Amino acid sequence: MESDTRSRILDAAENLLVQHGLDGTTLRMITAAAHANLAAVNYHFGSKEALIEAVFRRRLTWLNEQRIAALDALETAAKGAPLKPRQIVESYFGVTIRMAAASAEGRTFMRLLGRTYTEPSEFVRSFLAEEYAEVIARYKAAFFKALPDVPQEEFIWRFHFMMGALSYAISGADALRLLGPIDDTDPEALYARLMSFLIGGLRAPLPEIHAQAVRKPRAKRAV
Amino acid sequence: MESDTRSRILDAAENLLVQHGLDGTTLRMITAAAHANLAAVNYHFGSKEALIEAVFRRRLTWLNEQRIAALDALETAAKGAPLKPRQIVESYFGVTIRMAAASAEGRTFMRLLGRTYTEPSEFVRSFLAEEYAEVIARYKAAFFKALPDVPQEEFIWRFHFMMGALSYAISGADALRLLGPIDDTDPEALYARLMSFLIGGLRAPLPEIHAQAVRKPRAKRAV
DNA sequence: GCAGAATTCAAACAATCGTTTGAAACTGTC
DNA sequence: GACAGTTTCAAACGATTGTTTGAATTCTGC
Repeated sequence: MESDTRSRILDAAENLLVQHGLDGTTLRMITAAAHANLAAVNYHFGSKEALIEAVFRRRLTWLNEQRIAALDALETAAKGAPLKPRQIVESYFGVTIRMAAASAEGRTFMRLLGRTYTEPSEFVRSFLAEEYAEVIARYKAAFFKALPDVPQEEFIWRFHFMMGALSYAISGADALRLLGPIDDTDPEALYARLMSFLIGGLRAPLPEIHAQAVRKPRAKRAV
Repeated sequence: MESDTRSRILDAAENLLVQHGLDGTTLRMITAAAHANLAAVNYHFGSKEALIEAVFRRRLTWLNEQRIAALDALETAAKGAPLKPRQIVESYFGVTIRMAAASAEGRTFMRLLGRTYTEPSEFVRSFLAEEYAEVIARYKAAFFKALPDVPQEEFIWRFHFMMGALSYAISGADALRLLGPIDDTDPEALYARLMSFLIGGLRAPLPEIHAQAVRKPRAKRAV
């Protein structure tokens, strides 16, 4: 059975990490918020880094399993035929937004995750790479099959841009206040907004780099 | 005259901050890389926070002046007529990418900046807000004039998404390795790729939230 | 209700952080 | 070349960090 202290620490850490960052959050802050003793972190997790890894793994493993399950369902229904790009985007980002929409904890975690993609810290990047390896391989394959005419390099960039937009969509309520007053309390609306932006970007005409190869049609659609 | 030590510290700090983050970079690392004494930072800047602020202000003030100048030029040429959305996007993000393209120092700074939008640290957000206030006001006004039919809230979100994509485009060479081997050495190609993605996203049909108000046309274009 | 394992606790650990100090070295001026 | 002002330097400051320790406490199976 999961120790009570252990999960209280995980919850407290999740909340504090998103507020103060990885280095800015101290073990004393975490254990105080969790009503636990300072030594409890090292007892239950071994080290601060291991705790942080546990915070991510607790939800990320499940999240990526959901993404793969969503893709499985689509591919089974398609019976070998290529999927529509829109379906793939919706399944990947839809699962993500849905997790953020489902609960306050999910939202906290997604904000944390959004910030962490650009985290310089080496140990974070290494276990993120491990955690994402399978999901990325599956989705890349599905996209390449769905869009055989789009150069793979181009698509990787676009997927990267999409993840950037997603990251800001979730984590960015703070940075967004720069732009003006905004309502970020409705996950359904956020999902609709983000999805239509992403599909628009994904379907945009290929940049001139590639268009040179197909000079005739003046604006070739990517999709 | 700018002290030699002072600018050596700024350069070293810029490089180290992008590698190790704000908290992960220590004054001892910075002064060692700058071949300066540890106390030099506090002598020339007053504190670590003031140094970080100086690192950002040195390039950010100039960058935002360029953005405003670019918008001024467009508006002068248009003689009171609304600009095309594409022109506005290109002038804002074009100036940004161009700075990254111009030099290795520019690229380093842009990666640092990209990471900092999601920085939790309070003092960073406060001087970023100050530094961006004028630029944001000008570009928001230009966009609202160019797209009177797009709800302002919707546009703010899209601008936010665009900044997310930009952030990843610049800072994300690291996270991008997750997705597969990529060539990020050609700023021209990056500019073309990003711009076509952004315009695609900006021009995407409005999400259903707004579309309900205009039920008849099944896919209303935002632009 | 007792032995043994698991957990909690207060206290201290060494290391590292940003900052301060006061003397030394350098700079340009008369 | 002596002086005042600026800059550099080695050394130390108190505070805070993650981690460890060993005893006290609680839980578990018999």
